[in-house]
Amino acid sequence: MTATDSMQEYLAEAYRIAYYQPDSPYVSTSSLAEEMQVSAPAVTRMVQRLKHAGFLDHEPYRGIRLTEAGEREALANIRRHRLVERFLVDVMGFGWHEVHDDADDMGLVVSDALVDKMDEMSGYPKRCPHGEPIPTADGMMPRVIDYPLSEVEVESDYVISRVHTHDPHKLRYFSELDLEPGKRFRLVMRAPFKGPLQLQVDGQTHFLGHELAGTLRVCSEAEYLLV
Amino acid sequence: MTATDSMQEYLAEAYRIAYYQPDSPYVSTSSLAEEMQVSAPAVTRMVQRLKHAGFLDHEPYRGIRLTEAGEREALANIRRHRLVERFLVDVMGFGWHEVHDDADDMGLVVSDALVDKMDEMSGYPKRCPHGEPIPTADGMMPRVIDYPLSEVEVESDYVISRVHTHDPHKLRYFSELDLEPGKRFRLVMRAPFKGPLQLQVDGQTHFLGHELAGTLRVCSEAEYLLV
DNA sequence: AATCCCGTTTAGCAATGGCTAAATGATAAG
DNA sequence: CTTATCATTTAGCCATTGCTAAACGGGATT
Repeated sequence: MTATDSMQEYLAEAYRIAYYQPDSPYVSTSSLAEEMQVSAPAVTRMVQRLKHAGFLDHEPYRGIRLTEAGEREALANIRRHRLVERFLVDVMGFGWHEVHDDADDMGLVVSDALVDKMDEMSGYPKRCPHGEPIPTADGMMPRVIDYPLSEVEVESDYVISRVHTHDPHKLRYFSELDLEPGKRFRLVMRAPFKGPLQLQVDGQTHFLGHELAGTLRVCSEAEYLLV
Repeated sequence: MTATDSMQEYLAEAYRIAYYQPDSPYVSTSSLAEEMQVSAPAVTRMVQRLKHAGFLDHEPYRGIRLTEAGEREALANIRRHRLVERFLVDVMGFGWHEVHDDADDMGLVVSDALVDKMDEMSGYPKRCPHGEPIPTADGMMPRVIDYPLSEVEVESDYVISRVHTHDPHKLRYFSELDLEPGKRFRLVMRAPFKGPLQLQVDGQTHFLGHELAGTLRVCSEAEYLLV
């Protein structure tokens, strides 16, 4: 059975959600509904179709888990999406805050040959502009190692690993501060009670609010290079 | 009213058909059905929807004619499609026989910003790889001047203007013979009774069958440069 | 002028993928 | 242990876009 565009999007989103909660393999239908901006019943019915097509297992009222076939579809889609993003940013010169919608749409239509070419022209990148790992052509997803900025020790040096938002304004602000994946910085201080964080980037001091900082995941330089 | 993807494809195809028959502004539903590989009733109903939305006029049993709004939609889609083709060939290095499907799909999804960037990176081309003119950003379609190779005088020099096929095998063969839009050649001879044509290209002699030659449209170098 | 043929249109069906409203299940609170 | 709450699922609706079969119209043939 071949997955429709919609099916691919559901599968890819389910994979992304599961990737961000490594503890539990089950993904709730409501989290899918929220991420996909779609009603809960729409998710339930699509889940049933996907189950029928063999892309996932569904424990009613519990959640879903992708099958091997489902992961394959998801990873193929995620790879296309992230390579398109990389291409739009690196080769075509767009800012990372501008490319999400185009990458979303193009990820559903570009052929394998086109994706391979984009991969080549982007220099075979390991991560998308947001720092998320790019699945390999044979369907392996690297497991990144990183931590929420809100939980790591202060007075230490880190590297930005992933920026977990698609909000163009936040992304634009991050690039103004030069806070992009791979960037080294020092966490100087974190104020209590959801207070601001103080960062040192290239000798510049920046303050980030608690919420904004929550979208950043960081790691050591060595961990970053494992990709 | 906004046109769906499907609507845009119908409108664009109707425009292309009308462009190739400059004598009559009416496009038959059957020609649309054939070009779009779709049943006749599917066309009739879509035509009704498009008429209702104000994109075309429909004389039942006669044919259709795009309104101004319909032409706008069609030209926007055609521009996207042809610029994507140009980009895939010129910037990404694909052969013109490989890009049709990707360009078709991408033409429906790429944003204005992305198309503009592709336009820039391709050097603001005037024609797509098949020689078809690219509508301007403000919706003007250049009218090319050219003639079927089967009707022009022999023992004269011409330039390839347009290659009217999407068949990858024919396109590949043409590029092997170096017969691409803009190429100069001499029509040496044309045998009667749908016989073969003899061409001189860069000092090389080539013979083309009647049917294959029928997909070529040619003009003088001066006419070609008018675009 | 009557008829036939072919292109066109109408009628009715199916799949996809949204939605809201109502029913139901699991779990937490009293 | 019962009940209240909230997530989830079921039921039923709609639009889009394809299809086939059948009706229909207009121009060419007899």
